[in-house]
Amino acid sequence: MIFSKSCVYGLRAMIYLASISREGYVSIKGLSEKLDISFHFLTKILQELTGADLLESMKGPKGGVRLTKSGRCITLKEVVEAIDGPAIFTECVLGLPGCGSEKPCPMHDMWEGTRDEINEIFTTTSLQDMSKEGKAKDLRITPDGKFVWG
Amino acid sequence: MIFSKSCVYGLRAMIYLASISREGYVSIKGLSEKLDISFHFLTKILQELTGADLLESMKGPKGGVRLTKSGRCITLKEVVEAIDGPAIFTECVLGLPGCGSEKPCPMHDMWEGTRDEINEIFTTTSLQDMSKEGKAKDLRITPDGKFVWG
DNA sequence: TATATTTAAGATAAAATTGTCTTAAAACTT
DNA sequence: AAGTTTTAAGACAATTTTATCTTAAATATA
Repeated sequence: MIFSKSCVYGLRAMIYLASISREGYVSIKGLSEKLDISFHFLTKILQELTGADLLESMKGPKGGVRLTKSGRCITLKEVVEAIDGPAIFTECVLGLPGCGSEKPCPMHDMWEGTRDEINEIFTTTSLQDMSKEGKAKDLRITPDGKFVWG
Repeated sequence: MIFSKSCVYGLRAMIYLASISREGYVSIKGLSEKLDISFHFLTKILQELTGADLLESMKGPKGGVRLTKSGRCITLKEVVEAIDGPAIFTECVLGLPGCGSEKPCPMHDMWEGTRDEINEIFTTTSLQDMSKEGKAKDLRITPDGKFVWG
């Protein structure tokens, strides 16, 4: 798995949030049911995203979470970095500490181009891009179901 | 981390093995010391690679492991697949079961190209390519040290 | 044949990740 | 103000990954 499960759950939730109106808050309970993710686990993940200032939250009835910015302005990279950290965009395959152009490992050059491409694509793709994609093609964002919104 | 620690250890060991003569067996003890990997843990990983027919092993004095084929003929993909499985070369980012062109997720199209490129590069790069790279540039394969061989 | 060496295999332990549960704090509703 | 709803936070448990330890089996060597 390229990303941790937490990260995947976070991405699914964020893409969903980008697919609906940003007016008002969305309850995590409802989110967890729609996306079929454990409520408490999802809560923790979304707390990380709140801490990273990608979500804002509100307690109490009518409370929940919502994107801080338009989904158009939030990149996939921001979400991944907030949960899994920047390693996937920066590190070499052999995981040697400080591997870089100054002190490369044998696989450095071979991997560099692909890694840069991953970085590029996650930097230039927004949550809105993904939600539009899902909506337009009616793709699924849940294990069994379809892409869900509204 | 794009690959598991086991997989990274396996890659380091295989690249090292490809960098030395295939005459005779290399003891896992020696390998573990050179590469700075726990002996027992490395043993288990190499057993997987033996099971996958990428290594052959011999017990007793003068025993150890060696590549079954020339490092020129073993691809990085074979090593990764033997340890981490094929997911990285086939699966989509959102980890939805059975995601593919028939039943895609919103991130499917966006990721497909990069995933194919990863598959391509790991399929066409051999252990020998990496060992040559390391030898030629005197690159490191151990956390602190240099590329080690002989 | 006896002994030493080395991988194989499986039990056990430690650490990290994933998942659950409980309580507290905040905000809305009446 | 009281009660309800919801996120926040942290304790706890289960699972997976990583790492260690012990014993068995195979092989070479003397």
